[in-house]
Order: sequence, then C-alpha cells, then structure tokens
Amino acid sequence: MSVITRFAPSPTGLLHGGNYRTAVFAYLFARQQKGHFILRIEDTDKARSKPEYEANILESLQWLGIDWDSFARQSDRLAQHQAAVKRLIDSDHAYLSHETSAEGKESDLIRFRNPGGVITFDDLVRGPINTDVTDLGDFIIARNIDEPLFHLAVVVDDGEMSVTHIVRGDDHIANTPRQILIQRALGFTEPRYAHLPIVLGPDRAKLSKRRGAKALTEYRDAGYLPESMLNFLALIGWNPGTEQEIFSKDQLVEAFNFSGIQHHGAIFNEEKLRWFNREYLLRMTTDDFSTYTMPVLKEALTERLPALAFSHAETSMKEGAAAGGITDMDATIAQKLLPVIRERISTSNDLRTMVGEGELDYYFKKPILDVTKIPFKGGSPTDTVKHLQHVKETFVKSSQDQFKDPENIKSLIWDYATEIGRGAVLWPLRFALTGAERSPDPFTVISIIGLTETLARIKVAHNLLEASGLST
RNA sequence: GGCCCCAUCGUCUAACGGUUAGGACGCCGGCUUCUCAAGCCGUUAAUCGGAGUUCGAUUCUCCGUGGGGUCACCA
Repeated sequence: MSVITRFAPSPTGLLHGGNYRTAVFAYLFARQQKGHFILRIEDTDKARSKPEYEANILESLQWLGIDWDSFARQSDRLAQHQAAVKRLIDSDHAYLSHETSAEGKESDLIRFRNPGGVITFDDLVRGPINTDVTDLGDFIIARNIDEPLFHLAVVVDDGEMSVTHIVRGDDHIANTPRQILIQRALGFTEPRYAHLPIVLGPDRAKLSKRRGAKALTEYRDAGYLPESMLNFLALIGWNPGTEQEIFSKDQLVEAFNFSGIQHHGAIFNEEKLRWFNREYLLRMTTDDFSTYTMPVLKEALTERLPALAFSHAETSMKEGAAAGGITDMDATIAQKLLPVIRERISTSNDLRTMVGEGELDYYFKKPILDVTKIPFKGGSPTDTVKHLQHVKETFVKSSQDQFKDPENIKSLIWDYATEIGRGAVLWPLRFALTGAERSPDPFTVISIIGLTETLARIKVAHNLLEASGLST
C-alpha cells in the first residue's frame, strides 16, 4: 500500500512557521515513501474562511518548494459529507437533536451516538495513546445536514482520499479518539497518526498570530530563502541523529524519520533561522547572489537618493541623479559592492537597513570629513599629509588596470605602509575615502570607487589637513 | 480545574545503564587586522527535585515540581 499524506490547513488567517513545519514533515514523508501528498483546504467554516488566506497558503507552499500531487477544498465536497451524515443516521450511529443554542437559536443538530469505552491508537511519534471517550458524550458532527463540522468532514475526506498517514500538530491528539469513532462507524480503515510537537514562541506558548508569530510570507519578504526556511523548519523538533545541519530538500527527504521527532515543544528560534539563511547566502553562486541582492539594493538606494543627491551634483558620479533613479555609474558600483555586502548580511532586509542608515553612502558620494579624525591615533597632520601625498603619487604612477583588484592595490603601498607603520598610512587613507571610523579596508574601497574618485578624495583630505594646519 | 503530553547548556539537540554528558545557534574571549565585517581558534553553560531498582543511572519505576496541549453549533 502506497503512502498518502495530506496537509489540511484552514484558510482562516495567515499561517505561521509552525503550521508549515507540519506541512514539511507530511511532505517529506510522502516523498520519501514515493507516496502521494494532498493539499486540502479545510474551509467548512464559511464565516471565517477567506479566499485571500487560501491564496496565501498556496503561495507559501510553492515558495517553500512543497508541491502537492492533488488539491481539494472541503467546501467542494459537501455532497460527500451529507451522504456520510445520512449513512450515519440511517445506521443509527447519529441522530437529529432539536436544540436551542446559548444565543437562543433553534436548530436540528446532528449528534454522534457515542458508544463510550476506551479508544487506543498507536501514534508514530508518541506511541500508544489510550483515551476514555465516555465523557465526550454524544458530540456534534454537523450543525445540520448542510453544514457538516470539522470532525465529520476530516474523517470523510481522509477516508475517501485513502490517507494512510495523518501528520498533524499534537493539539489534535485530543480530537483523534472521536475521529476514530466516526471512522469506525463509517467503515473506513484507520490511518496511522503522527502527532508533531507544537512549535512554541519565545514566550514558550504555542506559536500564534495573536502573540506576534509572523506569517511565512513575511519571512520571504524579509529576504529569507526558501531553502533555508525549509531546512530550519525541518530541524524544529526533529533531528537526523547525526551532527549534520545543512540539508537540501532531497537530503531531508532521504533522512527524515518519525523516530527523530521530539516529544516536546520547541521554540521557533529566529537567530538560528538567520544563521541558516546566511549559510545559504554564502553558498550561492555570484550570479544568484546578484539576482538576490540587486533589486533590493537598487530600491533601497533610490529611497536613499535624497541624502545622496547633494554630492552627486559635485562629483564625477552626477549623471542622471535628478532623473529619479540611481545612475548607471551607481549601478556599476552596486555590482562591485556585492562581495562586501555578502559578508555583512544574513538577509536582504539587513542590506535595506545598511543602506537606510547610510552605511554605504561613501561608495556613492564624497564623504564629509571630520579633519580631526584623519590622522591615526595621535599622528601629526604634517606626517599624515606626507603619507597621503606618497600614496597619491604612487597611485598616479601606477597603471589604471592595477586598480581593479584589491590585492594589487594593496601591493602598491603595502611595503611603504609597513615601513612607516600601517596605521599611520592606512587609517588616514581609509578615512579620507570613507569618512567613517568603521568600513572595509581601503584597498577594497578603492577597487570599488575607482582611481579617479580615490585621488579626488585624497586631495580633499589633504587640503583639509593643510588648512587646519595653517589655522593652528 | 478534568483529561492528555512533556522535562539535558539561554535556545535547538546527541546519549537508547558505564562518555571528561557531545554538537549547533547566541553570548563572551583570542588570533588576524589601520577600523569594521568575515574567517579561524577557544571559553562559559545543562541532566528540575526526592525516593527507589541496579555494582553503576541523563537513561528504568514511583512521587513531587514545573511547562505545554486540550476541554465549541472553530479547525
């Protein structure tokens, strides 16, 4: 018998990572067993189900790389549910019960005739679970013949779709016995159950939208990669029994097993997720990283433009700044900036923040220099001018094509810097270029902004130092 | 509260009677370095408590304690 699993979310809100973790496990198991994976939208609650939530579920699953073999919507299966209710009534497993609700509404509810006794099932992760269902009483399975409720619908759908393994959150453990009761009354084969430990928020309570759990699509929008999200989700409450942590989808499919699933809840740790994302970013090809980064970088830079505009007017990078977008020149620089960015971010949102806070400004405009910070730790302005002058002359004498690679640039002045004291030479150079106390090394910066701009900035620092020297 | 489940570093976890209780994230420190980032190395940190069983308990049993889930005409 081939394995059939399903993911059966309700489109009554945006689903969070914990919900999708359930989908991941059901999916991995189905793929591993060369089985069939069903996506079933449980929208029997008409009042709360919304099309946009359903759309978000589909979108999220596709993004994660969880593809389904068949799709069903519970609301499309009303006829089957009604037939089942009729069968239940005809066989005296259920009956009509005329009742008045708390709000005073009268209706003919359909109640399941509970035989009582102990129901036992062997959970794939928890082992045998026994429940005395006597106390449940005759529970309600439909509001009326046209409005079947959750338990009835689930059992009918799982039964008719021949689901062999029900993988779901362990908040359903308490529901299982009554579903088994309905199942037996309807004559369906009992599936295997695998109840997954709940995913907790930082407060150790069940992850929920109300307590601030983010929708999966929010993580996507923040720049998380589907691969890292899948990897992370799979490792919440499950481990392969080895020390491997980075898993491709195929590897997860192969390694997954129910015995590696924990029996207790696990906290959704965003720090770890960030780490996973960074690991995947680091593993990307240059082209893929560019595709991942450039749209965000361009967008962020465009927003940053007002702050950059002033200097665009007076530098060599001025073309087209007023046109409302970043210039070709800027785009070229952005492309060169990619390696620098890669070692500094975990998500593209980090990049957005960097640009927004002006951390990248000096690549696109001349920095405004605080002249007192140009000399290295207690170095004199006079010596600093001398060193900058030397560096400048060395650069001028060198051929243009040496300025593409940071290592080459480094080799031009490294011996001089070592001889003089690297700090005394490199700090003023780097500061002249960036105006920042913290930045990548000067060689990297030069390779990005180019020789012409480098010389211009050195000249600015030079002039500033001389002017301050005269006035003191 | 009833019922059910769970319990190893702050977090995710390994150990399936015998280990200096291992790994990862984070934190902290060092190396490298003009600064930052990265990288490399390292430190700190845990078996909830109490009884048993056993030559020996993280591991098995019981009792506490703590945490979580669930108790709808929601799913």
